[in-house]
Amino acid sequence: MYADVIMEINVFKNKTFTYKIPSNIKVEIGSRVHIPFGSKKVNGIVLNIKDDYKDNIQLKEIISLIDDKPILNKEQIYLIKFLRDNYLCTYLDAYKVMMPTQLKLSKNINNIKTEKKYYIKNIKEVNTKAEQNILNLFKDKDYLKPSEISNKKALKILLEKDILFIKEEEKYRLNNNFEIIEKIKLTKEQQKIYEEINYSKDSIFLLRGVTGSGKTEIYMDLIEDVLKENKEVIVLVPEISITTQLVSRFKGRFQDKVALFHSGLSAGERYDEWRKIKRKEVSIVVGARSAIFSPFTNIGLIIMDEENDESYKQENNPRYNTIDVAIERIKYNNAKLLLGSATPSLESYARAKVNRYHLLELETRVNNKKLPKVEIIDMKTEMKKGNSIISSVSKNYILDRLNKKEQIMILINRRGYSNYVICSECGEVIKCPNCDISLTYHKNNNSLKCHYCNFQINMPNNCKKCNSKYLSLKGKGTEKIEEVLHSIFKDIRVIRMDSDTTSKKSSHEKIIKDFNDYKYDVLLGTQMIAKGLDFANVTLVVVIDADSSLYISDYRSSERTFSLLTQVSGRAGRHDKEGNIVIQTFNPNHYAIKLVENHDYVNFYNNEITIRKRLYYPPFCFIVAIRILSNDFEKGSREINKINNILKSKLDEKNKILGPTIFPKINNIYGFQTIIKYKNKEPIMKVLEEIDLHYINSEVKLEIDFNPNRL
DNA sequence: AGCACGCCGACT
DNA sequence: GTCGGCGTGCTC
Repeated sequence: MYADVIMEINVFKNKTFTYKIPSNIKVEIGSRVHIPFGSKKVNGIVLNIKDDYKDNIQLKEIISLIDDKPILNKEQIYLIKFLRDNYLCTYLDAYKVMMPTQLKLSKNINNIKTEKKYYIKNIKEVNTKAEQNILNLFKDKDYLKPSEISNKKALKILLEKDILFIKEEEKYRLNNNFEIIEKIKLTKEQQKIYEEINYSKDSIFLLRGVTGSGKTEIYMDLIEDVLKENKEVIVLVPEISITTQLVSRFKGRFQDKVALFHSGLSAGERYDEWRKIKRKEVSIVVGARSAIFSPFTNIGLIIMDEENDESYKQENNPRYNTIDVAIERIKYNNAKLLLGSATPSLESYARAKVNRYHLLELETRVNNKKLPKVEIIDMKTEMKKGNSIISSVSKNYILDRLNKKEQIMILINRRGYSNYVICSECGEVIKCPNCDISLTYHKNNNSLKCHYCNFQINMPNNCKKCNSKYLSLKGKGTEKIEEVLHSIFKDIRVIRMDSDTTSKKSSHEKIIKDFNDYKYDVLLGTQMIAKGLDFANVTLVVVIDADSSLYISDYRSSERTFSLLTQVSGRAGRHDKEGNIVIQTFNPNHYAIKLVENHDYVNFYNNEITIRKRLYYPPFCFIVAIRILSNDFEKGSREINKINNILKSKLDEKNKILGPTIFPKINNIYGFQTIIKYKNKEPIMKVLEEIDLHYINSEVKLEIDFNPNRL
């Protein structure tokens, strides 16, 4: 018997090495094994076992097994192969994305937290009252923690008498109790969707439900049914919306059946949550993207909330698309996949329209609450009136809400004070020394920051080029808006939420809690405030520079703009009070902005899909980006041209090859990109695999990115 | 990636 | 005669 093994040496890209299995060792697929490799001995994972081996190479033997059971199950091995074959990553990259960092291939980091517990061993007569007091504490408990026993002297005697004994037990780091939330009866509309999903034979569902239509309640009832069948559930949410709000809803309803996964957890906390899943102590996972790899073995349902969110695409190896992995897993487990969103991605809605997904639509909010009234303000005319930042309409609404003691959310999709600094005399813009990007002024510490490489300097007094002291601050970000709000509205209480104010571990939660407790009138932030938040007292949302995301030259910029504006509009008037939305823009007639007015997703889709078809973009084709990164401009440029020539010679003209284009320099690295628009994946994979091999030991870095978020 | 092997210049 | 420079190529 022979085993194909992968090991922790990344350069072998997609290569496995074959070893003889000695008859006295029970090697299985997924086992960790100790093997000789060159002059060293290393650890590997068995990916495949076979009966014969045809090559002439003298094979070495596996030395030993590392664990008594395989560390990966069959499905995980299947997923590793799937990731490698579809995204051209290495087996090792695929292994790493599935395992907590604690379980490296070559070494186990023993990061298990323990606690001491006291148990009763024998019941015997005791001599003192103090000793009896301790024993009394065991009345309704199996064990006591050291902190629960105050009389250490009596404790010592009980231990010596062999009445009590101490045990060191594993302890999970995250074990907060959540207030129990009772099931809410579904509305007629929700019930209809719930039943359709439950009784349908289809396996993939797309639920388009307007903001506030109560998708989460439907999810929870579906989950309850899956749990009754003793099956498991993965709930995926965008990274940003794993706020206490959402987590407490799930934990509140399902208590300790829920494990939690997101990037805010420490490595140890992650490892604990992972072990809860592996040991089947939980049956629900709520998490961001990587939770799709949870080691459940009997999945009944996968839910992807806000399915169009960009964070479902991983931006480093393996560059997987969570929907693709979810589809593989539901096929493997014979389970169902539910995609939910107020604004589905064009790709998903198009698939639903041709019945590849089962389409379900919820057009009304829970209990027929009205969708908020949206007003689009043309800032060109406001500018003439002298209102360059806050329009007169917004001003009146804000005053009204302050008087009524209702709350306001303000979105501006840019942090800092002003996004570039220009010399008024010579026109020089201050740029990052490491990037081809202008620096952003941050007023709180009077500094200039690069939002790409985190370079930071103090704000200079003079222009570096002409020494003039007339440096002018252009553009606006969250800090500037905060200042303007304070200057217009006396005593207004503003809390700012952007990546500058949320860098500390639980600052995110604290801001949300403080705003919810009405310690502030205004929550001002970047797009991180647009998703999933639910504040009963918010009745006004103002969007500043709504068109800022439109001007990025990317075929998805309209989709992103429409989606962001629709999402943020959904934050107002979710409970008893009606809401208003003000969208300030210099481009009021653009369809991606105009159609937000009537919350008109279907019309937006129809508009956008015609454009995609005309310009030949997804969902009418697939896109793969091929990038070369190098600190040497000439070398990078030479390599991307070489790649372009290979592509042109090996692919027929049905495949549209566009490029190369040059990226602005980031962190002293030059980037070059060619994209291919294609329909048939096979010839593309063949040529890309070949190209990939050329760059294993190369001075320049090659990236292959299927379905990239940005072009 | 490591690490051996290997083929030339400098040195006690 | 030998020590060591790092170029090349292999690792089941």
